[in-house]
Amino acid sequence: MEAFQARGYRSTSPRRAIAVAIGAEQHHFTAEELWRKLPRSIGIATVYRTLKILVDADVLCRVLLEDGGLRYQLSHRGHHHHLICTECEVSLDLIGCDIEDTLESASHIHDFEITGHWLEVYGLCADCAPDEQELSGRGSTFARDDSHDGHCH
Amino acid sequence: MEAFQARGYRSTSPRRAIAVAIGAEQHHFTAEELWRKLPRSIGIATVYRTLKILVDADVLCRVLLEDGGLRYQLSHRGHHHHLICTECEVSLDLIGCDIEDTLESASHIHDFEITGHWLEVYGLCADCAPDEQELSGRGSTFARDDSHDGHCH
DNA sequence: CGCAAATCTGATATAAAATCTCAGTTGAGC
DNA sequence: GCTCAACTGAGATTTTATATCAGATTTGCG
Repeated sequence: MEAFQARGYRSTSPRRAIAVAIGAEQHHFTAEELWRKLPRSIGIATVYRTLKILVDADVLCRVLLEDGGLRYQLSHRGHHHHLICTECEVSLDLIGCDIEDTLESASHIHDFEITGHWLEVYGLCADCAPDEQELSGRGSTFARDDSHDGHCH
Repeated sequence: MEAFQARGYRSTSPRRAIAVAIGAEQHHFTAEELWRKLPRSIGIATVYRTLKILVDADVLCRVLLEDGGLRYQLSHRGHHHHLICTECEVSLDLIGCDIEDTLESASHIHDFEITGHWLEVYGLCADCAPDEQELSGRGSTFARDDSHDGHCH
């Protein structure tokens, strides 16, 4: 988790502690949650500063919850989007989605040159959806972002 | 603009003033910008309360700028998305986009039941894009959200 | 019209999230 | 070890939005 040097940043004690703490996170987390798990000698300003660096470095990505809350989680390399369960808040990487192509062609109609976009998808994951057939235990095709134990509160 | 009654809300003087002020807006606007154009007797809390009602009533929609700023603008009825120019901040309704279908099919892979999503697209509108051929004055196919004068700063 | 009850409002306090400031500390290279 | 720029923590500050609550306004109903 020390891709700091590659970008000219120093390897400091607070940054190492933050990197370790992020590695220990199972879910997405807020800056404050992370801060609470760190030695109290580390200031929250440093947490925010470090998170920003890691997002720019594509090590972390931001997740915007439906209520507007901003979370961070380890990024699975490259541009992608999230399926966020509104029940258990688990976040899956959306795969097999060619949003970019769809947007590109639609934007031509408007004579618009796309430079970026922000997409979050909300709903219910298989574990939280009203029981249908997923109890039959068919193999999971999930690309889960975390090691959630499959139980939603 | 008095769809208040239809939802059981009273027709009050502040709400009427806010509705008129919104009608006079050419672009998307922040709650505070709107407040500044209202009689100073109206409190900003009322502006926020009224905007929330109008968003729920689908009269207004929220626009999230790339810098995180939240704006409001008259909604063109029904679910849609915005193409937001990062230069002039003009906002176009995105038409001819079947994002929903794309998302729906992709989500099946993940056994995920979609209940909602949030999408904003950023880029450059025809007026702000590095000049190419749009100066030849070909007819505009824009579905513009406002009466922007076509000049970007 | 005029009353009563519930809604609505404005001022202000408060909350939440993130950034800014700045003096003091630390790390990297020599 | 030394030096200096980068980094840090504490706390103040900003921004944005909501909560509180006493008093004002609306509406429905006679």
